[in-house]
Amino acid sequence: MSDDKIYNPHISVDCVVFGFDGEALKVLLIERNIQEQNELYNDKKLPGSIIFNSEDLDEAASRVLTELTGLKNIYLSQFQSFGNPKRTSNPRDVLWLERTTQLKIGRIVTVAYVALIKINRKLVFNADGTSVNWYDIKDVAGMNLAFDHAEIIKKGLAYIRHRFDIEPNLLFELLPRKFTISQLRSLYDTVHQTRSDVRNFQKKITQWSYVVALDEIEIGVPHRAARLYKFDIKNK
Amino acid sequence: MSDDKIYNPHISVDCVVFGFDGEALKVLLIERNIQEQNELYNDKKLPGSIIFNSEDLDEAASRVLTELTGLKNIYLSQFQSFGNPKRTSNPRDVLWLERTTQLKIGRIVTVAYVALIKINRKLVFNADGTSVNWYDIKDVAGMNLAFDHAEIIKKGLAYIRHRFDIEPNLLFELLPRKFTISQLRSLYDTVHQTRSDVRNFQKKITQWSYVVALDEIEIGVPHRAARLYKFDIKNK
DNA sequence: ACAAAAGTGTTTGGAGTACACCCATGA
DNA sequence: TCATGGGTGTACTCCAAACACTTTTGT
Repeated sequence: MSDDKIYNPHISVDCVVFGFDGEALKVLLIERNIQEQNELYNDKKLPGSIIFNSEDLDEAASRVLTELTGLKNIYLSQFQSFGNPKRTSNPRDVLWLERTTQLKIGRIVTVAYVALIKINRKLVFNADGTSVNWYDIKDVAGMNLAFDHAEIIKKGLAYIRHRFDIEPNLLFELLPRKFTISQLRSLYDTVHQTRSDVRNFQKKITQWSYVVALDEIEIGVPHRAARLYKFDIKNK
Repeated sequence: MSDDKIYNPHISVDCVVFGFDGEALKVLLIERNIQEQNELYNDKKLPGSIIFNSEDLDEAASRVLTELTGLKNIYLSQFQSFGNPKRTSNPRDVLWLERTTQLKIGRIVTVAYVALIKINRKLVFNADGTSVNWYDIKDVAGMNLAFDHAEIIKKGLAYIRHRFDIEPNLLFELLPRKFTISQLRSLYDTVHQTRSDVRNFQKKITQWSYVVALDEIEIGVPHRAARLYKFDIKNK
């Protein structure tokens, strides 16, 4: 009897998946529709799963993302674990879990990850019938979220902002493969909550050796077309 | 039947406790002596514990430290969870756990914390008979450590170094209440693995408004006595 | 021709780094 | 008086920030 597909109902992983649509930071959330007595209850939750017994934590997070999006090689980073005993005290959440997992659920400690994906990739959301959507970070505060997912998103956002600070490389996980300096600046300003000066920003970027100019420009824009760049990690 | 004192044998916390003796960074480790067949096996482990069912993770870590040192109000910060299924695969570790906890032990995910304490405080180590000691960070690599504790210490060290960078306040958790600028510089250089210029360091410190000079100087030193300073968070 | 965004240099202030000598104290 | 660490100032470099006009292209 192998542990391979046996769930461990004490530990889960949850992923705060960020994307950037050119304007705002977005998070991937899964819609939950719960039939209760004679009402339909509706809220949102983070993509996540309890772990398999044979699985390392990173593997479990990676599995969640692959199952959800069909993508491999997504940037993933563990940032915090949440274990307040009350986080699974809402009967609605426990019932829902027991129904979905077919397991008796007690207390669950969750290990939270952030993930970064290019929002333009056409995603195959395999969350069997339930709907998965991008939501603006700014709207999340006012939303109905399962478990302690509101807190997890808040912490995940703070974490990834800080990571971008010390590892600006990560910005390129959110941009299309070919991008303009304006797009990069817009993303940079969104995550840093700043409004950079155009000239100073150009100067900064030319010092990032891994941002390389292409012999291409934008097409189909109603104004002067901008030069396209790519990210090349090989350039140190 | 309350959950209060019921252990949850699936999740543990481990604390990487740092101290500074004026020369080097030290970690607190607990010695383990295991009688095996006709040999006595000896190694070291981090202070830690499986959690109670009623406990939040931070509470559990805090409990571990209070039980171990008798101190309250220790700086504590969760930094990473470790859940490789193989981390509890050494039969020696499992046996030891089952003997100490009187519970059937399977896979355990551990949530790791770093703690900072003033090494000069005379500590009451209550680890019933087993010996608890400070070890130089540099010597840890060559030591025999239980579970994956070698890895946890390495990650904890990297984490806290980074935290010191962005929150220099934390340095004062490791210094005596009254300290000299040399002591501070020595700690700073140990943490940053640098060798600061004395004059430039003084200049830097005078800009840290929360380091305030006292009307006192060192006593009993065989050379010119240095001025003493204290850390005062109230000064912004 | 006009609307809309692209692209481009110079100046200034603050922070970090390099560097050497005299001072106070105890033994 | 000597050995040991304490304490102090100046000059240079580099990076971040402020700031405005011309160019290109589609409509």
